[in-house]
Amino acid sequence: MVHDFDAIFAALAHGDRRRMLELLVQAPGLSVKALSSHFACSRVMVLKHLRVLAAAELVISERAGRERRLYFNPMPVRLIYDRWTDQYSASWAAGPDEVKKTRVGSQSGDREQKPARDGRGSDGRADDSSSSAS
Amino acid sequence: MVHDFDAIFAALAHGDRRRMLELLVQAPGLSVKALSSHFACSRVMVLKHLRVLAAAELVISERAGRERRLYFNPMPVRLIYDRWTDQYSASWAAGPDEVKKTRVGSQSGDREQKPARDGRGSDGRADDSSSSAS
DNA sequence: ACCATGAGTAACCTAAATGTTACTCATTGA
DNA sequence: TCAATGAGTAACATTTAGGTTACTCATGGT
Repeated sequence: MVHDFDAIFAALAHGDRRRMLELLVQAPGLSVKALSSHFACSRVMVLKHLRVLAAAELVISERAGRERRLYFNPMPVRLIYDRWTDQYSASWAAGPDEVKKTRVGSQSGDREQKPARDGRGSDGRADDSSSSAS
Repeated sequence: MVHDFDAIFAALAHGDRRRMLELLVQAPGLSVKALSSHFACSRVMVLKHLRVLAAAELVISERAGRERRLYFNPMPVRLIYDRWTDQYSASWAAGPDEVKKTRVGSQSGDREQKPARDGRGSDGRADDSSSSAS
């Protein structure tokens, strides 16, 4: 079983699809109809989202009569998790400023978390989304 | 600092953007030009990607003369990592079949990882991407 | 046997994302 | 001082994603 990171990350990029995974963790074996009842979009759109999730192997299903039972497959998420453990655990052990290894003289009040302002003083770029999602 | 999961996952959905983050882990402080040299797309497209990454707070930058120095900010990734640790570590402790808690009599040879075939026998849906990416 | 139901696809439309070229401005180096 | 360089934006075009309605087919229940 080989996982496609492009497919996995693309599948996770939409809030409704992440929500679907959460629902399938809470209630394994949901039908398409039962899953659709949690979303405002059409049943056909839920089917489209499921197709994206299935392509990433995040959801597997089995037919039970006219219904299809849906299950969350954690393996792709685990794959990313393991990779992130390898890649980033060193920087996570350090503090946030560690990201700027060569930075000298960081001053209080610096807006380091925002993209650098350009010389023109224009500041209205890379909008600062502050609401937490999923 | 509040992170937006929609923005973070959307930023990670494109292979080039994930590649940019990897490059910035390997070489903190890269300029836009240096970063652009690793990609086939135009410098302006790299700037657009950086704008998406900055909006998700995955990249922070500081001006150094006419150049902009770019740094990877691991906090948003850590946020997802921590959430996944909470949400999925129980199912990861179990085996893959644990995802089908109510499933009985799983037969060898079953294509369980594929989306269920419909009654028509059509099998050409939810294409089976087998190449590993990122 | 027949109606209801669950599921899947086709066709269509809109919005968002991806990508390019041309131009402008600030900084650096000679 | 001036040319070269790094960076950012505007405008445009194409592709992809998100979403709906209508229709079809298999299965379940009466």
